[in-house]
Amino acid sequence: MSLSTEPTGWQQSSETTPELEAYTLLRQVHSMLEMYNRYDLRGEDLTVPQFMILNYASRSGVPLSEISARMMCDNSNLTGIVDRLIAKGYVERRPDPNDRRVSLICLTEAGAEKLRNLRPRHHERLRKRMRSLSEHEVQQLRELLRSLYSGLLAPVEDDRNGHPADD
Amino acid sequence: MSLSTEPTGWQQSSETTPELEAYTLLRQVHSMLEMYNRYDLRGEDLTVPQFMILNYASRSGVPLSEISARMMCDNSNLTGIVDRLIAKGYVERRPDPNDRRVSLICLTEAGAEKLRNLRPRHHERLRKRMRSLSEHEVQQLRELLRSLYSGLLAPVEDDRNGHPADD
DNA sequence: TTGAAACTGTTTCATTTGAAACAATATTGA
DNA sequence: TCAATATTGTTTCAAATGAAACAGTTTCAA
Repeated sequence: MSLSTEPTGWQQSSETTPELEAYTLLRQVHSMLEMYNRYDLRGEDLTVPQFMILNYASRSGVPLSEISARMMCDNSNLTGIVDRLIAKGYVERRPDPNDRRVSLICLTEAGAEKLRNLRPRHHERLRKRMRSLSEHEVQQLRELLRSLYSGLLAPVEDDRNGHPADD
Repeated sequence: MSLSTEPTGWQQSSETTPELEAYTLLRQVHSMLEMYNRYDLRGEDLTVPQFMILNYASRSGVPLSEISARMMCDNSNLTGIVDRLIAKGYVERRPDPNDRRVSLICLTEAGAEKLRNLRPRHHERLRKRMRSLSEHEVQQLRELLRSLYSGLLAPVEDDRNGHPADD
């Protein structure tokens, strides 16, 4: 999709709530930032999820399921992405000597170097893109999201079946 | 992925900024709410993107590209999803008499009924899930996101190549 | 010790997504 | 008018995602 700064043609629906508006905006901001990240990584031989795995891996190795927990996705999602990172030479799989079920995701020297080069620029670009918020507003946003996130982790009372089963 | 309320094993990286923390939390909240939505729609014969299209369609018909603009995705993404909604009988394609390029996405009576039944429950669940924020905090969050979103729509000055080309 | 249960990662399958190329149609400016 | 340009939606391909089933391994309680 091409990014346009033109005013859009459609207007807000009348039947809405502050919660829905906040959620809609959250999705829009998420979508925009994702788009920017994709664009940045375009010339770097990396996709967004590939870069994310690189960020969570380490030279000494991190279990795949620790990475999937931090990325809030299923193990099965990562198998293929790791395969592609291996093909590109940025990570490798090593068996965990202490637990034969575990496979450790290790940054190669090339991967570590890529990350050293990319991460600071990545953070700086994010900082610049959020400049429409003041320092104080960024902290306010962070605290609101932190509080919302904690609330989401706890089951909703007064509403059985209000959340996925914890299997 | 199964949703767990257990404390996670990993800890915050030391090298971080308020902006990065806010963005990470935004991704986490987005991921949680997406997970809840998926779970809710599970028994409703719908996926999240299918439900989203249903919400943007109407009895009188909406051009596909208007829907893709609101969903911030490419037209090509919607072709397949609309096909599946047609197969389920919730939507149909009709040619626009005024512009033969356009195909209007129209809710069928079944689709409209589904929506009448689902939408209020959907909004109510969202409201409950955000109860960890006070009414005032929800509005605060909404305004911060609104402001951030506006800033993201405008190109970043002092940083050419700081945003995808507007082709 | 051993058998049931839990955990880890892979495989498989269907769906979604991103991007490019394309055909059909519309718009515009010379 | 008419040729260049833009828009709309589809097709195609690669990548990512969600969910279920699975094999190998570990844990734990009887």
